[in-house]
Amino acid sequence: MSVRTRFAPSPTGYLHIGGVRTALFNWLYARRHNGQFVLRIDDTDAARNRAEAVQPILDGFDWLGMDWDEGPTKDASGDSFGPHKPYFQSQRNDRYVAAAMDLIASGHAYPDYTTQAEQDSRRDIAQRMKKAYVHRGSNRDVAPEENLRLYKEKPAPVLLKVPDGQTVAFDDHVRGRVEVSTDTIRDPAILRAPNDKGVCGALYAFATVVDEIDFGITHVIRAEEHLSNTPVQLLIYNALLDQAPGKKPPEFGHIPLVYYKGEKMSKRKLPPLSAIEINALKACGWTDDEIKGRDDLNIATVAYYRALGYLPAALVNYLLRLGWSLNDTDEFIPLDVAVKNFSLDRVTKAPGNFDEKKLMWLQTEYMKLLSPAEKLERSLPYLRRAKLIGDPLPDATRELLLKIAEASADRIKLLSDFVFYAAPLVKDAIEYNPKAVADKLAKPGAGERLRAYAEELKGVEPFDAPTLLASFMAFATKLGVKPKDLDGPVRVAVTGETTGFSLPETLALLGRDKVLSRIEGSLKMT
RNA sequence: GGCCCGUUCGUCUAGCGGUUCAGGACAACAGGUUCUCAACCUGUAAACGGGGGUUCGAUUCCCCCACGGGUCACCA
Repeated sequence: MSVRTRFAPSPTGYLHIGGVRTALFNWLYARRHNGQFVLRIDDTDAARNRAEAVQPILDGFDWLGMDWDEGPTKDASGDSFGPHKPYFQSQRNDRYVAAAMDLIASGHAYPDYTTQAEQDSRRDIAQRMKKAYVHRGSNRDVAPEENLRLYKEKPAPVLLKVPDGQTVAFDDHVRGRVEVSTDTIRDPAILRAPNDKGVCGALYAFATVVDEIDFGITHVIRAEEHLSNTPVQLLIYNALLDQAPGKKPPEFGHIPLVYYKGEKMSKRKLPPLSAIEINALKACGWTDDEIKGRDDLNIATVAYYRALGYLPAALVNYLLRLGWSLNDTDEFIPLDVAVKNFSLDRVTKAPGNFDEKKLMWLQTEYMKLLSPAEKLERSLPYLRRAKLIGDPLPDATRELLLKIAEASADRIKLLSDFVFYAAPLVKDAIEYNPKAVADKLAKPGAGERLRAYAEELKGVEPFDAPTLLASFMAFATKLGVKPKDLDGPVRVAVTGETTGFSLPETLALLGRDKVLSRIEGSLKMT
């Protein structure tokens, strides 16, 4: 039988990094075994706008290159594709209700008429006796036909009848054997009491199990928080599969949670956007309002990495290594290697802390693999948004940008960095960074040096990088200053910043006229 | 509180009873290189939660404790 895995996000409006890792493990496992990866939308309590909440999730997967074989269509219209469609739980409730009715009929489930007050008092008593309250509902021992009749007459929450005195056991692919006594498991609700429209909605645990069976899922790989739910679900599987000889529950693999600084990655604890990040976004054309209006721009979401120009391959590699290892040395693991080697038994058991520094290191490693032309191609959307270029890109501009990409080399770590290096050369009027001006221009002697160097530049021939470098070094020696003390003022004068790629390259790309006029213009700031 | 899961350098991890005074990577630190900044090169420091067993021998197996986490809904 072919391997079928699944990822089932609930529509929250953004794609969480932890979810991506879970999905990635599912995706890799399916691809590794030539199976299928199914996407399902868990929206059983769907109140919010579905398209709006689903779209960012599908976009995220699309961007990451994690394709799904069955599931919602990419346009998030609510349509699905695949042999078991629809793949939205909100569209499958009739199926869940029917399955629950079958369970009542076969004596595996029953309606519970226990009042809330009664349950509360039982819980109190149990608590006073320092024992866990394990709920068993009112009609547990009533005959199936009678329960069915009563339920039709007076619908109520439907509970699964958990067998007494048994042990539920399963072999988890990452945790090994897990055993739990059924005496510690309450009879779980599988169907809600009717709502104001008379609909009895399925509860998560039940809907999942019904779907897993209907969709033919063979391996459920999910976060560790579901480990405790698994015995309950296994009981539901057993009840549902009782009448289906030959069918068996899927296998499970519970992967550890992703932490940040020792705690769960909850929105509350995440760092706000740094000044550097905000500046980068603004340089790329974002307005303050746009940035403030996006509460999904933080290190826990895919949108954040996309906005700043991380490469999907780097994010995927990082997430893969957080909780999984190939061997004792490899950190850089391209997707094709991962697909060939992924296995659940090399998944770690302990939670892992998200480390943005290590992700950044991988990002630079993946960036180094890109040729200048590829870097340019991928940075185009960022340059456009920054209004540095228009849509039909003139050949001359493209050529200049390509040279900038070459000169910038490994300095471009994020695609959005391209904007920083290109701006001074592409824009007609440059912006002077106040701090750069204060540090390099508004210093004694800077003005004289600039004036003298401008004179020197007039005679440099040809005006190209090698010649400029030779002349620059010779001139610094002649002035009796360290090269960096000449580099500083000149660089700020012509780019507005203290950092950038090689100064001779910068001057050459700018051309003598612009260089001289910018130096001239900067003298008033010295 | 009941049940379940986990615990190796600051962080991610390797280790599946001896060949390990515990290996790699990121970060840190110190040097080198360089026209700024990156990149690059070299080096340094840094860990088996505690206690009992089992064994000739435990980071590795078992038990207890401590700590951390998950879960106990008509949420997903």
